[in-house]
Amino acid sequence: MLSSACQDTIRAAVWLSTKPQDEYHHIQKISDALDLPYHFLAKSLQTLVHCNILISRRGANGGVKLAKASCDITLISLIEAVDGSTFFDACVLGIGDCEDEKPCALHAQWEKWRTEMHEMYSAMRLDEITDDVLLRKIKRL
Amino acid sequence: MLSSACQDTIRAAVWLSTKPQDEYHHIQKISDALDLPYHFLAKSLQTLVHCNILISRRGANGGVKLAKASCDITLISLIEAVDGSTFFDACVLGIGDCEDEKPCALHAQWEKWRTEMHEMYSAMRLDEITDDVLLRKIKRL
DNA sequence: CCTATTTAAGATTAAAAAATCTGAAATAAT
DNA sequence: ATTATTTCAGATTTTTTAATCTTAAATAGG
Repeated sequence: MLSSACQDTIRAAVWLSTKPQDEYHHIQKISDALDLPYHFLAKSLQTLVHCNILISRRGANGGVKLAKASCDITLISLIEAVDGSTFFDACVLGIGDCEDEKPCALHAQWEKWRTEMHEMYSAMRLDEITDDVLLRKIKRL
Repeated sequence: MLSSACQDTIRAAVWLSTKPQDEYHHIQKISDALDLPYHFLAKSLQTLVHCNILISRRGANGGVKLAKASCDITLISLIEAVDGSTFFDACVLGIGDCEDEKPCALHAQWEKWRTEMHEMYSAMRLDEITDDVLLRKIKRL
């Protein structure tokens, strides 16, 4: 469903959103906190830097931070940055050019879910997740 | 979302459900019709034989056929046979022991979808897909 | 009984995804 | 300036998944 790189990225973004926005944080610190492989996470986070979701700074006291307030970062922007939007286009039966005009047998059913998921991911913002985490004392970023 | 083996299997099952139930069909014929790799498909179909969804016969005039009427075969049985039920258990953020007591940040949202999908897959039967295919002249099995 | 045919099963290879490594470039602090 | 730190970028390795190959076993038909 989501690639492991994408899962890592989301967890890292949620973690960052629980910190003051203007602080830089070492990727090493994030990977330690979330128990994720450093180099693999670093690469995914670079992608977010390129998409202007994160800002990075090299060198001593460098690190990464959110480029905007967490209420302005949608989940869909993270997912599409890392995994692309193939899931939201791709046929559930793997048929290359399955489309509305030439649908596969499951096309209609899936179209509905895909739209729902896309809407939900688009509506979901980092700050909501953070609030949820703080309120319900969820420790699993 | 679904492995390619699972996609192949579903397509093959739908194809078989458009044929008389008592006829054996060569796996080669199915893989030709659906343009799928023969050996890869054969292996997935073997899994269905073990799960009593298909019956196979070796030798001349052998092949595979549905073990029961297509109205008695649910989509979920195909999916779980080939891919297992990990998708319906696994955490969307990939956290090993994410559960109701120790949920991840997206747990609640996902629980809803997972349940919906599971219900939909459980409710969806091969004959419905076939009818859909015949009615709407969908040529993409 | 013999042969052509076809699935069964496991081994092998290829491709894709995930994870790691290495060296370079940038930055802050001394 | 020099040094320690830390991201950047691309190469490499490992693991997983997908695809193929090979041999055996079973079956129908002559």
